[in-house]
Amino acid sequence: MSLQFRDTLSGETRPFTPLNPAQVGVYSCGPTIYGPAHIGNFRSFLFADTLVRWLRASGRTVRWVVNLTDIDDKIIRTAAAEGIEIRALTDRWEAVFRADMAALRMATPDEMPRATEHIPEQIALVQQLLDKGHAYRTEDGSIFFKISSWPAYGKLARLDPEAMRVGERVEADEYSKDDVRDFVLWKAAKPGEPSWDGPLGPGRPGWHLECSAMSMRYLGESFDLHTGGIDLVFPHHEDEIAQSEAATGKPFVGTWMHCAHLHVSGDKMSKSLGNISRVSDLLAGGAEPRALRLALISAHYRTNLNYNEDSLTAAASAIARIDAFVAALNARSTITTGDAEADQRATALAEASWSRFAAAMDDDLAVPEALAALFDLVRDGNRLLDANCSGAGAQALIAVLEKINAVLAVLPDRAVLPAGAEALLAERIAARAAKDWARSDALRDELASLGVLIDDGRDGQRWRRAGPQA
RNA sequence: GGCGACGUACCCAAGUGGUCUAAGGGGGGGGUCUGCAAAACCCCUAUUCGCCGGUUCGAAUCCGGCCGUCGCCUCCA
Repeated sequence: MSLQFRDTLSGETRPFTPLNPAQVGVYSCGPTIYGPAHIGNFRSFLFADTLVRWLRASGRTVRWVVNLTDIDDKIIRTAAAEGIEIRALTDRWEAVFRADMAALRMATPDEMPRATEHIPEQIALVQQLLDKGHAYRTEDGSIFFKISSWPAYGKLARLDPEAMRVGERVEADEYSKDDVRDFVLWKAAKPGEPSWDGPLGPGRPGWHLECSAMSMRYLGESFDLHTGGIDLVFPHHEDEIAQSEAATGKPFVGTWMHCAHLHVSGDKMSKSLGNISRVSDLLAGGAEPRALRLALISAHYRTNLNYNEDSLTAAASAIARIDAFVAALNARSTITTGDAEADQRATALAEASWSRFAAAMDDDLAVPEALAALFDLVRDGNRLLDANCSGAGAQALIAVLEKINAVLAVLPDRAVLPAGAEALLAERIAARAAKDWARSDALRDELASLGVLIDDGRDGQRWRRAGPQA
């Protein structure tokens, strides 16, 4: 099967054909950096990460852009409430976001543009829309997109523009406009708010504008893939399409991919329910980052994911299973003798596992099936270790695990022993050779207190790290 | 009210017309191996897929109704 994705706009799952095979462009709507990201946010960012990793693992060159929204009402309010400069606030939360990303093993995006650093691009886009009659200026100097000038408006969200006249919640918007459906491109400057001068007059960009301007800046006026949470379909992405295509006259995005929400014990995560789990808090509380990553990618991206207090421990157990397997393979990998048939089967298992994994990922990123392939590989590989495969067989399995890990990023890092552990391990080997079981057991306990777990097996003593790894 | 998604074992979660007496992970029970422990392996833990009808030779998968949960309808990953 060739690579295929579900596209929100067409509603179809269809083969993926890059506009430019030399470079696939991916734009992911990133965070508003005024506070800590929660696990729901990261579910969608990890979905984008998985997408990019798979595109690369399957041989494509990718340029990945994740924006940082560093100017909006919430940021202005938060900075004012804390009595600090906006830049100080957004710098602080950008750093936290980057730390969370790294901890969860997200690939580093090629670009992480900030809205406030791309004001000229945004102004130019608004200028184009004004020139083409798709935007208008109101009395206070704000500029709105004229939805009546864009018949395709509503096609992404499948909303009827006419129906949107009803149930209007205009009062929340402090800016006057001709039509309640119109959305703001440029907000006229207000006292106490940051603003930028230029041909549009003093003001600041509306929320949707940055994504159009920055995606086109880094990926071109038309690009391949645009991702985000399902809640961004409307109005954010609908508005992006309208303002981008109205300005350029070209198709904006080839494939729109949206990630379903994460629920906590069946409820939406919300402040009122007090069930918000923040990534930094979980990590600070000792959560194994790989377990959190696994928990957040384990459901298919288009279905709701139920997260509860057991999710993390369940994922941590699954991670421990992988770790034990890797430790056993590493121990076996230096053994030169073994059962030749088991080695042949190891080679076959490695090939079959990769085929199954790749087919799953090609099918609209079927991560659950890909994980099933991984865990079946773990079980069957353990059988082959029991069947006495040699180091060659173990190495074949290690090689395929590394290929899979380039996509899922759940394998242990090359483990580093804590200070003093090396000597204890050596001493324990000697104690066991002398059948001094009491000493051997005491050393095992001592190593455990250092976070080093010991497994005794046919290949001798092997160790792995317990708990979160820095 | 409009549009849309979903309801699979104790928990998480695939499967969307026959290979399903339903994948994978976690948890639980039993066993093998082992100085012990751990790890690993083996067996068991949904003859059933919210409920009721219908279509079909055949349905968890299609259709209709009902019940329940959730999302969007200009804050939102």
